[in-house]
Amino acid sequence: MTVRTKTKRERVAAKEEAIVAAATDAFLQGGLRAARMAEIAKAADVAEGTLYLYFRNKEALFAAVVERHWQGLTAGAKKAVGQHDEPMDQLESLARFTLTRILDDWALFELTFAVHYGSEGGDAPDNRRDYVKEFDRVIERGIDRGQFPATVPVRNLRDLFFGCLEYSSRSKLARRRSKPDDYEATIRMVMAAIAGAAGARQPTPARAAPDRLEAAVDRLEELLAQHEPG
Amino acid sequence: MTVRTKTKRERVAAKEEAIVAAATDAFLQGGLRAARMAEIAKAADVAEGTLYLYFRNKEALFAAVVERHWQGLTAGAKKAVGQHDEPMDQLESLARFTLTRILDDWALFELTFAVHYGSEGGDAPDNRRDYVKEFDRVIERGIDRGQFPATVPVRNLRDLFFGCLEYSSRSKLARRRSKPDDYEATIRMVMAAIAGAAGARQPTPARAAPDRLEAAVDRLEELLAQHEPG
DNA sequence: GAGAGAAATGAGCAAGCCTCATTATTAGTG
DNA sequence: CACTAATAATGAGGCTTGCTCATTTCTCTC
Repeated sequence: MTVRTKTKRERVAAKEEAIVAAATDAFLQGGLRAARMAEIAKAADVAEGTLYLYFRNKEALFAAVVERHWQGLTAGAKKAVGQHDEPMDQLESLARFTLTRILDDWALFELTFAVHYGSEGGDAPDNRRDYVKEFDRVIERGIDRGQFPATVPVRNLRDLFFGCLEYSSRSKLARRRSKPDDYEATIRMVMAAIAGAAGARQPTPARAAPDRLEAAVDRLEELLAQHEPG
Repeated sequence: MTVRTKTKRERVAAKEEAIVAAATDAFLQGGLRAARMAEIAKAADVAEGTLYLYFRNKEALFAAVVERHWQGLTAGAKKAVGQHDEPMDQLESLARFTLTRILDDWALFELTFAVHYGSEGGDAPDNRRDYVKEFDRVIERGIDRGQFPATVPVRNLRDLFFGCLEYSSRSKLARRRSKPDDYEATIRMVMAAIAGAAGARQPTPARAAPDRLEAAVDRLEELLAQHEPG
């Protein structure tokens, strides 16, 4: 008997890994449509038929690529949030992470949507579900601490947060001349928007006077904005 | 000579119209991938080869369908904005129109992205450009009137506005149980977020807060003056 | 090493986009 | 109306490509 370096299960997992890796490269160049199963098989060093032992069809393979990508993103988001204690700080960290990562891996991010659009109306697993859950956790913690009033549903704030970040990314990529400091301007705006929408209060214990004044002005401006048109 | 009901040009335009209409139906059921050129040709009552006299390939036909859709949306947005005078009212009207139309025509809206993702990196005409221009106009008018401070770039506010609305639509469709009043809650939140973001001033909080306070008091006095009899 | 079962292979099938040689229609002219 | 040139339309066939399945290769147990 030869020396068994790997169990059968490990070998299968390694092969699957190789296929997904090869597919990722292929899909990154030209998307779902242009990628060729034959080339993926060649790059993964397997026969074309073997692909179909691991994934039902091209779309299933595509979905696996996207899912893997989001698993990595979710891990990064967890880490980014974990670096801070204050909910607003956590949110800002999450915003910065989301924006930079989307911009870095835009090609892969774009593919996320193609899963929806390409699939024949079957089950559409939302890869982002786990990712956005990080946001929910932060908000709920903020509500528990009394920093966010629970007047606005969390899911609406979530839509605001990620919607703005994703759309901003798309815009930034459209005009290629985005400068580094643009990032921070977007982050600040998102935070201000969230604060405006949620009616966020700064943490009460031992905060500097200017911060409290700023929070009060936030509130005042929001009220003004609501009453002004009439 | 027979009675000429239509000029040659008109006939060609009519045929193109028929093709685009048939293609719209086809693409709405299953998207770019599942639609068959043969079926589109049959529905438009032309031969399959004729399609290629009007559009270079399947994707070009697809792009034409999407573009047509956005032309209609832009016209609607213009109208929605035109019904009001106050910038904030115009914005709210635009928000309501955008949200409801996206939700109504989600299938077509979704296709917008497929143009990007499907194309082989060629020119990607952003169909939404004219649409979002309506937003820019409103904001710029608000700045001229002194209702919005010009501290935040218009394009950032635009990203916030449409990003939130589009993402909200996606979310609402994901959970099918969206009630009518959910719409209004989302609209309110978007408006609050815009107000929060547009009013936000940047860099050092210690110096910014008094400035903002002063501006807020200015506006308060203005409002008080307006409510004074006479 | 023998055999059974699992895994992998790749030639070939079927589907579908697109081309192009052929046919039909229109417009212009005497 | 007859004739011609130009334009428009056709649809059978070519070619690419996702996917299947009969066959081969590998792996493990006794």
